[in-house]
Amino acid sequence: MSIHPNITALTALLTEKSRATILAALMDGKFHTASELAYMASIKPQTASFHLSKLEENSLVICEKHGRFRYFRLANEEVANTLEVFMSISSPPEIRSLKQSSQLKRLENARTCYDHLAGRISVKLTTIMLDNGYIEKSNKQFIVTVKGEEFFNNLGVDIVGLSKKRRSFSHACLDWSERTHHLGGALGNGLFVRYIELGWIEARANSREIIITDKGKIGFKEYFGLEISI
Amino acid sequence: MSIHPNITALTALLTEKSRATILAALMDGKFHTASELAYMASIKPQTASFHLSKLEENSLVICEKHGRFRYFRLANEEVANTLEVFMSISSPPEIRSLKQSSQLKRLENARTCYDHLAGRISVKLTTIMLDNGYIEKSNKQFIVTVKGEEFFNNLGVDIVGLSKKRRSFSHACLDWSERTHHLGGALGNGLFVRYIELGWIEARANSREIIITDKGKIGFKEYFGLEISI
DNA sequence: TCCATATTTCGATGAACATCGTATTATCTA
DNA sequence: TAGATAATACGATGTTCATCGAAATATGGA
Repeated sequence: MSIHPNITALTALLTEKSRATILAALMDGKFHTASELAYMASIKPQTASFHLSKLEENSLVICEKHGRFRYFRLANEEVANTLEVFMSISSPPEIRSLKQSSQLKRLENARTCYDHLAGRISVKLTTIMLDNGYIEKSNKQFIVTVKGEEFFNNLGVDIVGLSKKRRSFSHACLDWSERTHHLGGALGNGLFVRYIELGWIEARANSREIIITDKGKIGFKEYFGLEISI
Repeated sequence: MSIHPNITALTALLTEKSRATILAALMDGKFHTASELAYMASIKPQTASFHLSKLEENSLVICEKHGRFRYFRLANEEVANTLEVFMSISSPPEIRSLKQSSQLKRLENARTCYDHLAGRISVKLTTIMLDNGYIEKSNKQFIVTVKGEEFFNNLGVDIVGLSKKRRSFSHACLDWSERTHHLGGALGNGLFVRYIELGWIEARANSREIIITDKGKIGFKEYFGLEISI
């Protein structure tokens, strides 16, 4: 058993500082233009273009052309998950400032993972949904039970609509700060979008950090029975 | 959240083909001489020496000197676990030959992870031990219950002796083919050694593959209630 | 003491590759 | 149609780094 060529190809791409910065920027799951990414990585547009074409060749990102602009995004959830692994493999903390430390704590608590919720709260919510019998774990997927259908509809999440999407409906996504699974896939995204609609959570502009609003504290308590202390 | 410098340092080390080969060779948890590793990686001793000193600097391997020889080993279980991640991140299968395919299956079924058992059988055994109340999961550790103490003693594993070792007693080790935890640490190793003593499993010379003997099939059935089909 | 073996040190070489300047293509706007 | 902006293409440059030859160091055995 050796390290798979595909993986070394991936790590080679990741090891380069500029590319790592670009990929980290794309971890929000949104589209970004080439220039924007060049600016973020502090390199000239040509260089960014060079890197982006490499990333595209290796199916790490996809590109959509709109007029003069090229919008880049992570290719899929699988890529985001893999990057999440690399970003969070446990390593000596090496916290410099208090600010950094508290930001890390907030990220561990609640953050986005591609297009759904991750971190402690996401793992807790997933556990609650399992315990209450709304979902069941089957291999690497979660299955929505009859009881669950009622719960999600009550919450305002359109299960039927979501299940029609081509992407995996509700796969178990490994959470790297918590080292267990949380809910990903279309259902994970559906819930995430709904939490925002309900004003339970708020996303920060240039960060993967998620803030739980006062409204959210009440909502999560009412619907999930989850007490949020901080 | 960006990719941690420590991680890029690690991936940089891993990306290089010769070093990856050396590390893969060391995944058996045993000591190997510098020349031996040079030969395995098809490079001259000087080059291997160069790589090994880099790996040592980065605390991935440790070195013990005996006479003219320098014996290298992975620094610790943590390193082995991290490597295990890289080796098994799911990637397009790309199986070339039947031989390769069946070897992969055997590895998924039973292999060593550093110095304990991993793969499907290890996960199954861990689940059984949990279900029977021999161990309990607490965070990233497994705790041996009173019932468990009796079970392990009955099996011939010296719990008291093992718990005196300085290494972590029984941590939950992420299994990358199964995507769940199995039992690692001193207890994981203790069981592994005991299975070999009992003749239940056999390790192959230059592979991480583990073979379950006929004696083992009977033993695992008797003590764990585990049916091994193949 | 002398030679063989294991390993490291040093220096040279060559290949891989990120970066950017210049130029080109594509698209939008006035 | 002309100028501005977004992005890519190409070529030159410089740096990093794996590799190996040559030589040095350390140890074991005869």
